[in-house]
Amino acid sequence: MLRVYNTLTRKKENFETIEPGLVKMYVCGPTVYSDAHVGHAMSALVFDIVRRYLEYRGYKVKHVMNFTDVDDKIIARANQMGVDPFALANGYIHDFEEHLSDLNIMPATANPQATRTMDKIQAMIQGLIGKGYAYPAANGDVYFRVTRDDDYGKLSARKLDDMQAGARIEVGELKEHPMDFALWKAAKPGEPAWDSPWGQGRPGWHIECSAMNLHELGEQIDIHGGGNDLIFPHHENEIAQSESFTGKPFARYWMHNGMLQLGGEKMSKSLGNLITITEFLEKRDGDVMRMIVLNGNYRSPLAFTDEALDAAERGLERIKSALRHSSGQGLQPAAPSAKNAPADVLSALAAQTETTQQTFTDSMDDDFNTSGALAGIFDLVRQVNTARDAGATAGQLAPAQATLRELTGVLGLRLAEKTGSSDADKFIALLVEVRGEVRKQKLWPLSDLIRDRLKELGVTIEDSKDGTAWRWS
RNA sequence: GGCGUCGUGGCCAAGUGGUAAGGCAAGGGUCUGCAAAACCCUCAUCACGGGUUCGAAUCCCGUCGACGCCUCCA
Repeated sequence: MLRVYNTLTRKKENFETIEPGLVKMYVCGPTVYSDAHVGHAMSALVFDIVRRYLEYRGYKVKHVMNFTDVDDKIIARANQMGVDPFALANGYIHDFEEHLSDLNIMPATANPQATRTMDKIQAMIQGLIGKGYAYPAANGDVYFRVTRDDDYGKLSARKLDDMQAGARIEVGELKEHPMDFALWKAAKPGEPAWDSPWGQGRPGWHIECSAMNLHELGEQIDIHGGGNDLIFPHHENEIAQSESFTGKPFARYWMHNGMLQLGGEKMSKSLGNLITITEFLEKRDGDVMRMIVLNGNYRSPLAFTDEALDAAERGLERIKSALRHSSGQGLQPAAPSAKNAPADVLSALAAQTETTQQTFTDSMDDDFNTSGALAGIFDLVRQVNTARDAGATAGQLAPAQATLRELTGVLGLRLAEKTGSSDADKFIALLVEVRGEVRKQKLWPLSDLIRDRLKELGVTIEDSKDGTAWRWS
């Protein structure tokens, strides 16, 4: 039984979908006004892993991730750069989609944008006004009336009274209550604007997600996700809007990922302590980013340090070591020495394969416990390597390796071996062959020179009893 | 100040009542001409102080500390 931690109840709950076999999942995407950073990547990775596991468990997943493509910051940035705000936003959307692909994140089934959902947004605002949950202000803004919503604050576990006490919000005559928030913002001169019953303007931030949910997934959804910095006010307001509009419970499970920490603080655009995804991928493989996420708990803060990244990288190497054998990609085989492994080694391998499979499912079923799942995977890695060392043939290793491939695949790891050009491969093979002859003559300084120089060129050589294997590294 | 999450070995991190998974690093060993890789061995009593219990990292209370939200934010 899959169990999921629900922010709304602060408990792990049994996972039951509204429609059998189908999961409707909405994840808040970025506001596209600047380069995305690795914190955005973390969020996307977390929910990619959730999705992959749900699909592995046999669910069909409708996965929607939006782009907020009109808001104050986009407009400000575009004005500052002297470009069209829509062009700016679309450029960043394009970049983001490329990043997702680089990180092996599956494309969502739909990527709605605020600017393309305008009629739905307006219809929803109209509906809310009609039901008394919202009111137009004198200046053309439309606000949500929080006092009308009995359980406002339930997601973030705070009460209206408490918030008011600490609020530093100008009360302004426009709002009835300081916590009332904008559904529609009247346009100022020079701002992009749409016609509406309340005059020229654009949607507030929260309403777009409610409208997109309704349009893409319906009145009720299974999973609503995003970073935990969105719990308040964004998701709180979404619930308020959606439930006031439909009169039905909105999302069954609210899932929130923890924040990436850089230097002990949350990585964010406003603090400026960020590493962009582009910068990251210049130095490390996308698998490394995924691995560091998998190693931790998705709900906890994640310390983003070079040390942790190095550890993730080494761990990946270890998993790859178990996947290699005579036919591995990029690995030139040593002569297979397989003489059949002892029976007890093979039965241990078969047993571990089954255990790992079980551990994987048990762990992932427990609120996507990826580090527990990884532990099981590493146990199998060890057993595969042990069996190989004991002389197992490729055929004997194959089932265990297939399981490794499958499970790491569910986690979204690519585990690709590096490759060079096939032209280069031929010359390297020749060089390795020559070095083999040199070694037969025990000309160690020369053979070591070849090994060292190849290493510098990104080719790793490993000698064994059966010959020499090499691969790009 | 209010609300929330959390505090496990050098680092990252599982584990929510029965005597601490896994990864990285480190030390020792096997293999190797040497190396690399792999494999084997070693390495914690769970922030602190009380309490409940036959028994607690795991439940309760308190203290200290960290982080997040309360304003845009994945």
